[in-house]
Amino acid sequence: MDTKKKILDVALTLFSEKGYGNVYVGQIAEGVGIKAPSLYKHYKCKQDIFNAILDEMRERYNQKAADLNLNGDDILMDSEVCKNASEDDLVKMGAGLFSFFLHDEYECKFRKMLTLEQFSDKELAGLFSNQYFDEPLKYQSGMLQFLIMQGKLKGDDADIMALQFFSPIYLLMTVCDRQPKREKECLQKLERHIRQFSRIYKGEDK
Amino acid sequence: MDTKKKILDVALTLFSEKGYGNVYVGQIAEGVGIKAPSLYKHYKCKQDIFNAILDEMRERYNQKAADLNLNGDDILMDSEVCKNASEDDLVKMGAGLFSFFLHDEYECKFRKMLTLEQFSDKELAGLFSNQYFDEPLKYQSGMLQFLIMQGKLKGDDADIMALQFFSPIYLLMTVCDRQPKREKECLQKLERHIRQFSRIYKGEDK
DNA sequence: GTCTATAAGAAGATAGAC
DNA sequence: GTCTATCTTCTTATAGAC
Repeated sequence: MDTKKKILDVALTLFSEKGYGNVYVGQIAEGVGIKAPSLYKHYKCKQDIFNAILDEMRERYNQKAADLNLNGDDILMDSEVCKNASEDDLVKMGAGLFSFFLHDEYECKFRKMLTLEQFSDKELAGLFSNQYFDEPLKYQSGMLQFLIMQGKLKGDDADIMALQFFSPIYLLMTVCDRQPKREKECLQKLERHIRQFSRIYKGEDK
Repeated sequence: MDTKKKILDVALTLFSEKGYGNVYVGQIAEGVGIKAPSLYKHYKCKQDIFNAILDEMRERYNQKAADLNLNGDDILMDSEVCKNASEDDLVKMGAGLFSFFLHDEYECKFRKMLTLEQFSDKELAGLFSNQYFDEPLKYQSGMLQFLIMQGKLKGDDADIMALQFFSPIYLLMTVCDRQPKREKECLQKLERHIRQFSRIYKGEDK
């Protein structure tokens, strides 16, 4: 097995749990199954391991972005889905996405690691905001804009609608990140949120 | 000046910037203006300083909660305010609260410190969720419930309405916490969010 | 590439003078 | 209560054998 890669895996796991400063090179080595000095044959220093994780992160992100742009109509695709979907389908979609981001090993660890390092320098702060604020909002705003143009939703400010759709989902996810036992409760709130959002912006104010 | 208290101040500042594990006793002492060993006349160990900060945090929180319960009709008071307030007044109130929590020295540092330590143990995770999820939602849900009963707002699920009102505000605050330069942009989004929320739940779907 | 041994230094904490 | 000196342990990182 690729030791160099495994070091990153173990390090990411530990960094996401304790934060960079509370993880020792020896712990990473132990997780990999080697001794600390062997680790320095793969990376020059501890900081290099962290940087390599960030590089991997960016690479995955660019890959995802490229995928989305290749089938550039993906936003439209999704919108068609939403357009033809019942409220139940929307809930299923939302819950599915929520569960994916909550449980996907990489998504989850990257998110926690960035959460712990977000104040340590400006680049990391920017990375965090990009991944968990600007990009999701941009994407969802585009979708909502399309649905509005199709006359499927009412509203004149898709950006704010996206903020109102996304923020509760994100907040519920952070609750689950720190208190996994509350997942069921959060999923229920997520469902109620999506149903209400869907009803409200269809103009069917109950 | 009270050295024991100043140690907590300096430590909180450092912990909120770097996280517990990345702050050294010597740095705290330096900030206070004494040498590290002197610090041990006030606190038994580094962890004790952290615990003392938490104790102070809880004390302040209980004090706030007690204040709210003493004039137990505070929720109702606030609701009266909202009830008679124009959309502009609501925006002003929201922006004021936002700015307070964003800039109040203690609120800001506590929030950042908890953000960095939320995964380090279950008690801190619970504390975080309480302060920045459950309690705000409980309070705002009560207010919204009252406004619904008064016929001022439409809706049948005050909890979810509170989630939809609060989440964007919280999320915008976290953006400012890590990227202070985005405050103006976030304040604008906050205003648009509150205006839209207000309009939507008044049933005046535009 | 992995190991043992070890250097070099940092960090938490204590002893004891003032 | 503050200081200097010091201890101990931990931590990163290197040297060099295998």
